[in-house]
Amino acid sequence: MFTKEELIEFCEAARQNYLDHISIDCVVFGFHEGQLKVLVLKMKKELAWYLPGGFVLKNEPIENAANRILKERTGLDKIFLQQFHVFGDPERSRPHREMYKDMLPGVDNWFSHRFLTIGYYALVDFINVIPTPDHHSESCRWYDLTDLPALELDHNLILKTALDTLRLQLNYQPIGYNLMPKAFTMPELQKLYETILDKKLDRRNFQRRMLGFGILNRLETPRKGGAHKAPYLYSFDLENYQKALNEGLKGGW
Amino acid sequence: MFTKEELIEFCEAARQNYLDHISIDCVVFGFHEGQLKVLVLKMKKELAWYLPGGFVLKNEPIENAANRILKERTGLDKIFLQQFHVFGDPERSRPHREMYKDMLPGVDNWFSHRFLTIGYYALVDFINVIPTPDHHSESCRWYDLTDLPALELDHNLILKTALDTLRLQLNYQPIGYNLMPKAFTMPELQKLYETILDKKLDRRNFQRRMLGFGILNRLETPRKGGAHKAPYLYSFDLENYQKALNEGLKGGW
DNA sequence: ACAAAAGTGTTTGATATACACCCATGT
DNA sequence: ACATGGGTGTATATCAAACACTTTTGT
Repeated sequence: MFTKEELIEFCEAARQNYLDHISIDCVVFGFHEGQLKVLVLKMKKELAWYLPGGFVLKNEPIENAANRILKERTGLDKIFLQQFHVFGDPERSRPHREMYKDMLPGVDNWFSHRFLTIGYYALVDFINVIPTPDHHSESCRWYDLTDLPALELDHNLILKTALDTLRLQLNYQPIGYNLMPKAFTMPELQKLYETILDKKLDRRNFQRRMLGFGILNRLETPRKGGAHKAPYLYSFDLENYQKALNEGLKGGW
Repeated sequence: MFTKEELIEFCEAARQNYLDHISIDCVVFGFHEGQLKVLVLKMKKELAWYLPGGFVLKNEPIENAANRILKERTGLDKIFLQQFHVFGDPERSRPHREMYKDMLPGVDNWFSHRFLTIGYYALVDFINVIPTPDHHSESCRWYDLTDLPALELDHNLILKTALDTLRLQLNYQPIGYNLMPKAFTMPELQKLYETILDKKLDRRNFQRRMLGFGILNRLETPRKGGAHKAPYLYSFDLENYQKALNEGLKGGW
């Protein structure tokens, strides 16, 4: 992936700038054409794909680190980002560590250290993202969740955990503001829910429930130009959306 | 708290054994006499209290580290333990860092490094715990949640986050097996819920709902000797309890 | 005219809430 | 006998699920 000299240089720079033993990996969810998508990278000269990730600067809050990493890969700032789990198995990055160790035998190679990784997931508006590879990577692109290649290391586990968390979240928080365009139709929003949950929902019940949350505004102008009856457009009522984020959607106890 | 020589020794030992920049803090919840309790420690020669915490051995899974730390403070093994958040503000442990820095000026003092801390919370059966101070601490004891002293660093935030997580958890997972004795009455279990949620619940509705989960067995012999009508005793049906843990208690979407 | 998408309402069952009476026990 | 805690049932409101017909629009 890089030459020995480059690696030594990277190691030295990393050692100076970043916290040792800690990395961040991000699961970036987007939604487009009825498909839930995940942003992945491919390293140069490797076959497998990775989740976007990076390290924490020595004096940087971890939330900022996650934001910075995502800004570099997507061009987006102020993304909806949520920490969801730390993956701390000492074996989790063994193949990676050994690869780096072999490249510089006998040297204390920063990249061959043990790393815990903090998992964040992000919900972003697909069309605003400009997938941008980093300088270790030859490609950065979206994959359909249903069509995802095998990921390196424990990144499949990280992805699965993110998805489980997102599904849970659906039960007590509104989502969608970050995944949908500014204006959208009810069937489009329903598709998002169906895609995340991987099951069909009833149109009428979905609409009733969603409207019941009071986080949607129906816009004046229906969407024109479709081949069928013009659907209403909705946007999120940000104030109520925010309130629902803080207070939760419905009771439990 | 310790002498210079001791500190130098501790630093060296820590540097050799533990991952740098990473700590673990545990919020240990117990329940006794109708009160939710939290286990806290007091450092020698300091006034303030801390949550039990520690570091991760270089080749140790983080779950094991949390278990090990808790075993040392409580005597208990195989505790219900749940990771809930990483606290990664670079300022979070500043007072601590400066204190240590001042003790060994000019030396690279391991304890004065920046640490992210991984928060775990534990639910334990109060009466089985033997609160055990570590060698930095002069005391380890339970405090009522309602009567808690101010904690050092960001430990009040950690505690609050743990409690919020626990409250959320109540909505989709059974709890109690780890906090209640083997056999208990319905009013006792209700008290646990009321204490965690900090609100009164209706006796009849609580009972109906709880029995509806199908995770309780009513035992043969009611409790004798109380000053009033003998209540039934219940125990958790471990098989169903486990199933409920995995599958969640009720739907949502 | 018709196919496909979108809008809408009602009925039914389940669950949550609110509420009141009876029973057992120790004093 | 009575005070206290514990057991139980019912009526009502709210919410979730199931389900079918009508409207619009482009072809």
